[in-house]
Amino acid sequence: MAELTERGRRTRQRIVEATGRQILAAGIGGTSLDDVRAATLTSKSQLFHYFPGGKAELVRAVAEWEGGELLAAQLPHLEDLSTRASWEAWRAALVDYYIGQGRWACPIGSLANEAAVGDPELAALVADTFRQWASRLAAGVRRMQGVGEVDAAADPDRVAASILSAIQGGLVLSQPLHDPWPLEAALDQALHALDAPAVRT
Amino acid sequence: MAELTERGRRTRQRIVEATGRQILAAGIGGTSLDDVRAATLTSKSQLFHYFPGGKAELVRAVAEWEGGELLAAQLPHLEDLSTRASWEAWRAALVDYYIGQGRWACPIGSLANEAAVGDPELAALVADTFRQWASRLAAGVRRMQGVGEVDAAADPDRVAASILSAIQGGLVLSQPLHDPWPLEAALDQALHALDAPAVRT
DNA sequence: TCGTCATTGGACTGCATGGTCCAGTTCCTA
DNA sequence: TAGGAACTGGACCATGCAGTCCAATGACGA
Repeated sequence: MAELTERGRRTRQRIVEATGRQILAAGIGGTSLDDVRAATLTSKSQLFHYFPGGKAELVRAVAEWEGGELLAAQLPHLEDLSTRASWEAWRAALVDYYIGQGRWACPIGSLANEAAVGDPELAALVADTFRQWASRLAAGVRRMQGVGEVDAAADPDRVAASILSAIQGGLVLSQPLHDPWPLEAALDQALHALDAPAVRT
Repeated sequence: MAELTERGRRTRQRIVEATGRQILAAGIGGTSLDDVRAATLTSKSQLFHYFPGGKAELVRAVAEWEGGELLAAQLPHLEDLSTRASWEAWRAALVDYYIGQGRWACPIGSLANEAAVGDPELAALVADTFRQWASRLAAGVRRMQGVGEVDAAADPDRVAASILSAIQGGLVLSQPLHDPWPLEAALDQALHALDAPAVRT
């Protein structure tokens, strides 16, 4: 695709964002290039001009973009998470991203589900976003342990994975009901791991 | 489709099970009727003979069948869950169903994700399986509360939803890694809700 | 002003797929 | 044992979709 001018970059970005919206609403299979063409007022040739690899490359670009957006939506809290208040602020930002902004599904989680099989490159991108996300959460848990707020015996990586799972699983349940309560219940329960400075049984 | 003879029932069942396997491995979009035809050594006309509604009806039949199988795989523990040991046995059966038998994804969860949009009837079937499942878990939590094993102040429905979320979310993370640890970590963390007879903060 | 390269438009192709149709076979039953 | 209904085989059709091609247009530097 050689060089991109300013106009080119904007067109490309417009395609990526519209495709992301369509995928979130209808899945990869439910997103045809003609849909994208219509939504972006572009032409077939432009799609292949900016994404010579075709639909697969376009979807990968969407995965990268959405991954960045997802993590960005959790800032600045995601980089802090050193106090219970910071965790609560993070939680609020996350729920707003999913529910408040009407997504009702995780752009990355749905990609993980639909395309983990069939496109290893895409799976790697998705896995990488999960990895970055989990490492931030684990770092937050360690900060909580550092100040004695959380049991030092807890494994931060396991706690981070369980919180991430609560988010993804909560969305699976919330989506068909179109009700945020399963997501919030799962998230709250998972965050209780931060409320146990002492050990048990 | 009028009456079904024994042979007819078996052919129909063979189609449902093969379709289920294919959907689990490749998703609905990745499952063509020709795939099913080849895998079952049947013909196009048989598919439409047993499922006049076409692919959509076939997928719905798969959802019903898989829902039943999923709950059945958790028996008899799912109907007990009155002791910590019973919960552990249930957990083991569940992990075996997903990992031990090589599924690496939830048949119902993946349907929920891919088709919740676009087929309200299918979404209703999926939601119903989740409802049945959650109600069994909640009943187990209540039994634990009844014998004083679990804090009576906990909301059994919220605990059940969080456990279900841990399963679904854990699978989302485990699937691309092809490693059961996120599922197990999420499940264990969620089950810790059963280990707190006393209240917190 | 000219040339070149990024950009855009849209017709066209080939193929996979869901779905239809009808003829042939098997099986139950009266 | 005959008739009808359930069952099976596979050719065929229509369509939607990813991907190709080429010509036209716009922008920017020399």
